[in-house]
Amino acid sequence: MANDEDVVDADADVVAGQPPPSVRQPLDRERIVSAAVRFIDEYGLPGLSMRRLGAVLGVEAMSLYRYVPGRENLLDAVVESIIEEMRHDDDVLEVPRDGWQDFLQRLAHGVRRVALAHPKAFPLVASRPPEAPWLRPPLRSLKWVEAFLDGLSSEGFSDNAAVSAYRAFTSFLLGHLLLEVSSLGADVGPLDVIDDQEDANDKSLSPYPTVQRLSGNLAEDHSAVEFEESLEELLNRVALMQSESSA
Amino acid sequence: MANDEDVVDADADVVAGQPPPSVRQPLDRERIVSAAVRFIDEYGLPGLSMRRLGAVLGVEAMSLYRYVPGRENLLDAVVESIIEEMRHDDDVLEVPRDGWQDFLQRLAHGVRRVALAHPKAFPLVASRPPEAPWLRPPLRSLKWVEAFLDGLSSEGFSDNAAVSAYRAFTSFLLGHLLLEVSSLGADVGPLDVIDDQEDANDKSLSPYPTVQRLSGNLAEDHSAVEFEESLEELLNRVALMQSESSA
DNA sequence: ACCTGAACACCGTTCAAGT
DNA sequence: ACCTGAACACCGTTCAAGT
Repeated sequence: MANDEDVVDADADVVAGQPPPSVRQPLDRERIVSAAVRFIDEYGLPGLSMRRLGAVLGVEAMSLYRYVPGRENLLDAVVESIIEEMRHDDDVLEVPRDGWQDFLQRLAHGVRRVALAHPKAFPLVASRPPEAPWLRPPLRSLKWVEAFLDGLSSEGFSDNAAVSAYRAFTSFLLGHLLLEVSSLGADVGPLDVIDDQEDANDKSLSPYPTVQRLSGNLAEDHSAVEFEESLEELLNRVALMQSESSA
Repeated sequence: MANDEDVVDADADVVAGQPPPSVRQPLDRERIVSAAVRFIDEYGLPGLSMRRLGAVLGVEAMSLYRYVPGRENLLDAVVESIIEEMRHDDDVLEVPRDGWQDFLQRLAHGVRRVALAHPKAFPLVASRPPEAPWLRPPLRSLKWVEAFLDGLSSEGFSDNAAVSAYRAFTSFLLGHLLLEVSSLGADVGPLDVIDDQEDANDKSLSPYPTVQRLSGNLAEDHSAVEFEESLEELLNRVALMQSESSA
C-alpha cells in the first residue's frame, strides 16, 4: 500500500499549522532568524531542525542556506537577536541618565525580561561558545557590552573598575537567570512523556531525609525577590569597586 | 587533581581505530558512562554520538541500549557522574567539621575543581533540564543537596535559612563557573576551523570604541581571585541569612 | 534570482537474528 | 546472555538542475 504520505502531512500540521503564505516574499535572513526564535519559544531547541524551520517558512530546508551559512551560525544569530530585543525596551537606557545604579538596574531588569520572555531559548544565550573573551554571556552583543562599559566610564569609573563591574554583573545575571529560567522547564522538547513522578519522588527521597523535610521550602518560588535582593547586593559591591579605584 | 586516571585502565584506549579488546568484558553501565565522560572531555559534546561511543568501547552502538535507555539518559548519567567525583575529593567534607563557612568553602572549591577538570562537559551540568526544583545546577545530585542542607541544619540554620543559602550558593556557583569554563573554549567540537579573527576583530571593533579601548583589560583572566572574593561575599550574605532567621 | 530534487554521510533507536 | 545487521525515520549540507 502507498502509505508514505502520512509522515509529511503529520509534520506539516504539527509544526507549521500555517499553510505557506499564498504570496511568497523572497525570504531573507531576518525572517529566518525570527522564525527560528519563535520555533524555539514554542517547541524547544531540540526540535529545531533546518528542515522543520524550512517547513514553517513554506520552503525546503535547502533554501535557507542561501541566507544562513549553517545551523550553528543560525543559532548564534538567534542569540544575538534575542539580546537585541532590549533595544526596543523603553525601560532600558543606552546611556546613564539618573546615575549608574539606575542604569545598571534597568539593564539587569531588561535582560531578565528577555530571559523570561524566551525561557527555552535562554540556555542558548548562556552556553553557546563565546566568540571573544569580552562577550560574556548573557550580554552577548557588542552593542550592549559597549553600552555597559561606556556608560560606567562616563559615570567616572576607571577602566579597571568598569571591567570588574562588567564581570560581576554578567556572572550575577547568568547564574540567576539561568536558574530562574530552567525552573520553567527550559531545555525539553515538545514530545516529552509525563512520567509517574509522584511515586518516584516519594520513594527515591527517603534516603535524603533533609531534602524530604525541606521539599516544601525548596519548591517555593522566590526568584523575583531574590533577584532584586541580589541585584542590590551586586550594586553595593560595584560601588566599592568604583570608590576603591578612585581612591 | 583526582579526576581521570582512576576510572578504567583495562582497555578502551581513547578513540576508535583500535580493534576490539582481545578479551571482551561484558560491558556495563558504569563503563559506558565513564567512557562518555572521557569522550566529551576530549572531543566535546557535539562529537558524542551513540555510534562513536560504541566504537570507543569496541562495540556497535546498538549494544549500548542494553545498559542505557537512550542518549538523553546517558547525558543525565554523565552529569551525575561528574558531580559525584567530589566524593573522592578529600578536601570536600560530607559533613561540617570546622563550621559551616569552612564546609561551604570546601564544597565550592570542590565544585570548581570538577568544573575545571571537565570544561567541555560542565555546560551540560548547567543546562540539562532539571528533574526537580530542588536539584539546582550545578549541584545536580541528591547526595550533595542533602549534604548541603543537612550540613547547614546541623550548624543551626533554620529551614528557611538553609534553603535560602542553598539558592544563593547554587546561583553563585553557576554564574561563576559557567563563565570561567566557557572562557576555556567550552562547547566547541574538535573540527572547528581557526578563522581569521585577527583581522575580523580589529575591523569589527571600530564601532565599539570603549570595548576596543578596554580590550586589554577585558582579556585579562582574574577568575581565580574573583571566585575567592565573590565566595567570601556570598558567605557574608549567608551569615546574614542565618542570623536573621535565628533572631 | 530564487528555489528544489536528489544525493551523501551521518544520526538515534528498534528488533529479529546470530553466537 | 550478550551482541549485531538491517532497517526506519530522521539529520545537516552540497550542488547541479529547474523555474
